[in-house]
Amino acid sequence: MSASAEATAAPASAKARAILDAAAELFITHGYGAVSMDAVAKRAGVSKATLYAHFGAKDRLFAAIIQSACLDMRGETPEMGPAGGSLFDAMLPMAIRWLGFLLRERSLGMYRVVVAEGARFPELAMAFHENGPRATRQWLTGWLAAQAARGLLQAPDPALAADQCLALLRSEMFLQATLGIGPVPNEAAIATSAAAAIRTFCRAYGAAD
Amino acid sequence: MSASAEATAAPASAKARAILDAAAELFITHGYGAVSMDAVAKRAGVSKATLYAHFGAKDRLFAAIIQSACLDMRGETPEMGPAGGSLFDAMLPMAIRWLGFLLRERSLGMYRVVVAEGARFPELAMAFHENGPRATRQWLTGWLAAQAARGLLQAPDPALAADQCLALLRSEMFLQATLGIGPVPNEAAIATSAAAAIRTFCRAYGAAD
DNA sequence: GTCTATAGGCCGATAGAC
DNA sequence: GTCTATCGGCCTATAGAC
Repeated sequence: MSASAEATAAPASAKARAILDAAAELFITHGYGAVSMDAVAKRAGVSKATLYAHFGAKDRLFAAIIQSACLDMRGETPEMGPAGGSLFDAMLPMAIRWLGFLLRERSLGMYRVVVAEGARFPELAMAFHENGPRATRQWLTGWLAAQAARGLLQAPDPALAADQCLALLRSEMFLQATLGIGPVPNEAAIATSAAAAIRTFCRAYGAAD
Repeated sequence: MSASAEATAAPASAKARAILDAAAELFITHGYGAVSMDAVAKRAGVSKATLYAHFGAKDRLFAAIIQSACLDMRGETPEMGPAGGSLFDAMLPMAIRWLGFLLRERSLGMYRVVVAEGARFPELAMAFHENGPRATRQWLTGWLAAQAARGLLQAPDPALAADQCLALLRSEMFLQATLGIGPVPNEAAIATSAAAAIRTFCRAYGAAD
């Protein structure tokens, strides 16, 4: 146990990059306990000794991977310009993109592995929350406050409104996807679910329909 | 790998009961991979051989434990009578009890372990969903339909309304608890969060405030 | 830096006595 | 049914040659 926060820096050599890619893929797909260092080395095309020369231990490799993936998440989270139409029309495309992002296998895998190992790696749970849910919530809070100032909605507590908007989007469909139950939602299903969520949100918060 | 659905029956001897209790506690708290059969045997006060005599393998013990805990969940899920006042007043106590149930360490542990091992044990993910979220959703759907018939709310799609109600309750507070971040919510915080969710739900669906 | 080869330990599962 | 003792394997991590 020595999970520190270094090694997230430049991926010097090509082998190091291969190790990082292989480890990310495997850890996010199968979780921490189910992935052996042998498997990482094999997939990266290097020997185990090389792997240990670059990252000192399994937990350090895991921490480096997940921390890095959490930072990537921040860039990938879809955002959106202000748009001019109704509140619903402005929010729907953003909602569809965000829900689609959430339901991608990589996002689901990240969520699963962080939930599973959050107790053993508290700093990873924090990093995930900061760069994922919290960053999205903060951005949406600002956006909703701006729209409220323009009279498009009534939100005395924009942070609460943002919470509830994201909670509505993260509904039964996300729960089932998280558990790996039922069919993988396609684009149409995602759009339908997002529209239902935004419709309800606008009915609760919209100044006008 | 031979996770079948038997062994959920009568816990014949006292040792068998001790094994079940120990395994439930350990698996739900620490997850599948982090718990060794030695640890289960030690905590149950029996030898490993006894453990293997009762349950043939680790995955079978795990499946038996979680499946049984999923069935228990159904009985523990708080329900509620019809009540006579406003929609908000009728829903709030139910919401508080349900959110409190969701935030208990045992519920969170169950959720974490099923999310983590859902890929390896699909039948457990199904059982969890059936007896937990799906059962609650079905009951709430019926309840909302009944209230709609009485004119207390407008819900053309009661199942969708139930989804969204539960999604609103399962908001940022539940996400943080799931990740083990921040302080454990106390009763007051739970009541506040539940009230905010039900208030928004009623604003979107209520016939009258 | 990178490899092959291996040490050392823990874990799941079993043999055999009682 | 229950125990003690142990096997065989996989896993993390390292030694030593190149």
